[in-house]
Amino acid sequence: VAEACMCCFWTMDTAPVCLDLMVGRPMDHEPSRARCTGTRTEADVASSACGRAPSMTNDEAKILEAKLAQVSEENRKLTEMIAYLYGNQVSRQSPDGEGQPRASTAASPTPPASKKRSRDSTGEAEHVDVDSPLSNGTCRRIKVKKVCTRIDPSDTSLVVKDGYQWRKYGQKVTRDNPSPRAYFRCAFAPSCRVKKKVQRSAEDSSVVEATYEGEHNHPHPTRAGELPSCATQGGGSVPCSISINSSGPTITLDLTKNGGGVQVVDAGEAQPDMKKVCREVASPEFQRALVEQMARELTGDQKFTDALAAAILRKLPDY
DNA sequence: AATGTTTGACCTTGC
DNA sequence: GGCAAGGTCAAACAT
Repeated sequence: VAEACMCCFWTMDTAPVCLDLMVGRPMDHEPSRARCTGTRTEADVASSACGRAPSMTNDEAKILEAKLAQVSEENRKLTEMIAYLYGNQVSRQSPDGEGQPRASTAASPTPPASKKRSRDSTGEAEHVDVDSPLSNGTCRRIKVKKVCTRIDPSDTSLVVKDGYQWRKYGQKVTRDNPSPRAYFRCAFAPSCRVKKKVQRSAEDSSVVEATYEGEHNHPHPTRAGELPSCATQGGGSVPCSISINSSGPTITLDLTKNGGGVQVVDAGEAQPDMKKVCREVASPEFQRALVEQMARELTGDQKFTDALAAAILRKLPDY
């Protein structure tokens, strides 16, 4: 089973990768055997084993079954560990304000009624389409996010500022919209395969729709480079930011930051007591307590420490 | 010279 | 196979 499939796992650039971990079997067994069909089941493996040993006794079959169960369990644990690591990476590296838990990983291929929320006083609106799997049911999956931004109608540049560096590689006039659609690639990292399409809304020319395909495999350029004032001043800083909206303050833990820091993004519309909360939250005492609490939570999670140890070991040369 | 943009041609995909 | 539309390439051009 282990030899068959630790596959159907996604790399950062969304291409499927076959991870043949070869758990529970000697390295020199049938190296040329076909692998990674994507649909291979335990029954397939069992039947192929039967094919090789037609005269198998009941005892042998039971032993094989027990081994199968054991290896299945090992596979399950490994899969969980990889998924856990991958999930953390994805949530840290999502573009521009992502990182919240996904609402659903089994979204319909046809975009459902997207969420729409007011973002700030500029009239910006955001549509989020979560996980658009391919219709063929293969293991390839590309995250698609749509962002609508209100801009000056006289501005024809089709530039949506999101903090990332983009390189334009094409422009096309589409059938259903008189305004051209611009195609951008992420220019920050050559290996980053995120793409962005920008086009004015057909209904409202003052609105541009930016569609992001894929996820960045690098930190946010502005966030990675920034050193918040409280971090540079030597105070006990926390890798998180606080944003406030009508529904209350949101504390975002950003593990991609070097040092990080607490920033009150917008307290203009906050209630007076909310401002007080913000001051308390931004205080060194609170930050220290927050760090300690986070450390306790993380180190107390056996899954996390196991995954972290495995990740560190993988980074060691010649491991 | 290096880097980014423009734009016509070409490729891919679905019908 | 033909067609249409979207997506990408790459030479020319601009900065």
